[in-house]
Amino acid sequence: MTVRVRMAPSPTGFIHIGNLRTVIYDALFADRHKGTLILRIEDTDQKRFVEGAAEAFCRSLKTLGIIPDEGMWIDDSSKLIERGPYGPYLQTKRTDIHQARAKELIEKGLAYRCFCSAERLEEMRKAQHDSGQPTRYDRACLKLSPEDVETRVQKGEPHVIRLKVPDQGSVTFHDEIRGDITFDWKEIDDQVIIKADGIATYHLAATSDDHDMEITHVIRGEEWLSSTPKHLFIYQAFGWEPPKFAHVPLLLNPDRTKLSKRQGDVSVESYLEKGYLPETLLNFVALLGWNPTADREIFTRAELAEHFDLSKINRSGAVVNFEKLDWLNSHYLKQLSEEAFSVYIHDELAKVTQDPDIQKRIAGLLRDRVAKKSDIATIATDFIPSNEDPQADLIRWKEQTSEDAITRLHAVRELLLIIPASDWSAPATLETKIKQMIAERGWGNGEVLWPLRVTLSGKKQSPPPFELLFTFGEKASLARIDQAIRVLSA
RNA sequence: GGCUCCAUCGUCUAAUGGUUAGGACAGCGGCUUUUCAAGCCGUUAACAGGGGUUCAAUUCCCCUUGGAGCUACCA
Repeated sequence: MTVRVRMAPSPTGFIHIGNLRTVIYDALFADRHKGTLILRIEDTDQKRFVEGAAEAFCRSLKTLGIIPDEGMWIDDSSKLIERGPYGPYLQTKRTDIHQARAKELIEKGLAYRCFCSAERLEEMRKAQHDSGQPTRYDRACLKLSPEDVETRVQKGEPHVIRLKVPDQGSVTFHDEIRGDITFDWKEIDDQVIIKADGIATYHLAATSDDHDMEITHVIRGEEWLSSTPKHLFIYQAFGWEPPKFAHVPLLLNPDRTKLSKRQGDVSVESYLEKGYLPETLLNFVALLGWNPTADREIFTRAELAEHFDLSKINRSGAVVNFEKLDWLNSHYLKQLSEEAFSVYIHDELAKVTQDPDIQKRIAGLLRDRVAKKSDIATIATDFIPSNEDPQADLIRWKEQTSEDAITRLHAVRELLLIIPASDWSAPATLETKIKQMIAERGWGNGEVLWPLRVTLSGKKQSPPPFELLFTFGEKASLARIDQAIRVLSA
């Protein structure tokens, strides 16, 4: 049997990072079993529909390298298209099918029309809640005579269609992650499957489409676990073979509540904007709740796919460890080619300096210091000479006198004036020359390098002096040294 | 409240009916070094509690506690 899995986002806004994880698991599962990855857009909620959300979803998937084999996708101009023999893949375009299915259920006596108003339902639930009862539809409309129902439908009276679930017995189903799970039917509400606007709800639409699209494995968030009996009921009602289910746990805030916007970013787009690389996100999110081998953290997509196993997914929710995300990203940043890295830092670096020459020199030094885009400007500033005078008491190393510091700086100054321009081409050559001079004079490194570094940076903590000389260039470096000597002489 | 799911270091996780309970991030310490960063080395830290089953339980079962999800004409 060929594996067919679907990603089924609803176009209601950004992609939640938890949603991304399900999508990654879909993709890894398809990879692993050489199956088909399908993208179906579940747009049945017209009220929450956000224009452009489906397109944005596709674009983000594309940058993450998750490309469906079938279903909805975008063309080069970011317009929605669809491919594949099981269409339409835009759910509302399947409304006719859903409605026919609902009618079939009514005919089978497994669903019924309900004319209750929102107000009545609300009152009913409030009464049930107040008396400590579970809130469930009281089946008032089930008592309506067929004739009565018929005339009200003829009159065009707004109504919904509800599932008529059994009121006794129980269902047991197997979850690929959690094992067997049992629910009593009496706990299951008569779910609305067709809304008053004629559009199916998730429960009918997803099950019907999953069947029509021959989906073999439904991988979805844990929030769907308790509605699975309703879905099973629908499969059973039509005599369909249900797919296998895998309910993946939720992602959590540091306080262990469901990951929410309030406590940090949850949208994939915002992580991408912050400069987390696609490979970082893929690697990191895949490992939230699952690990192919315990002693490794870095995996390529292919390696993840090779080991992917639904039954090995953890059953408990996972708190997102943002420090680890940063660590992973700095790892992947170090893997980037020089060209790719300079593209990565370009916009942020431009905020600090426009000079392409200086940009180029700083670029190489940023590698070890950057974990994400927001780090770039702050760190790059260290490599740009400041106009402020360095503080004399900061320049002097330990018990050093101003005179001694001046002598050391003068020596560096003289050296910088006589070395060939080629020595300025890398921090390393500057280091060699300066250390050589220090040795010749019989000085210690600290007594020269500390004053030199503070002179250049003006700070107690900064990058090494050689890197600063290198990025500042001869003119600015000498100017800083002169400035420091002035301050020390005062 | 009801139903369902879940429970190993602070966090992500591994393993196991008998182990010094392993790895990673963070933390701490050291090396390197003129400081910071990076790198390298080392280190602190966990089986939620109580009952069983068993020669033996972190592992299997039950209960408690705690957490989460669902309880919509949202997905």
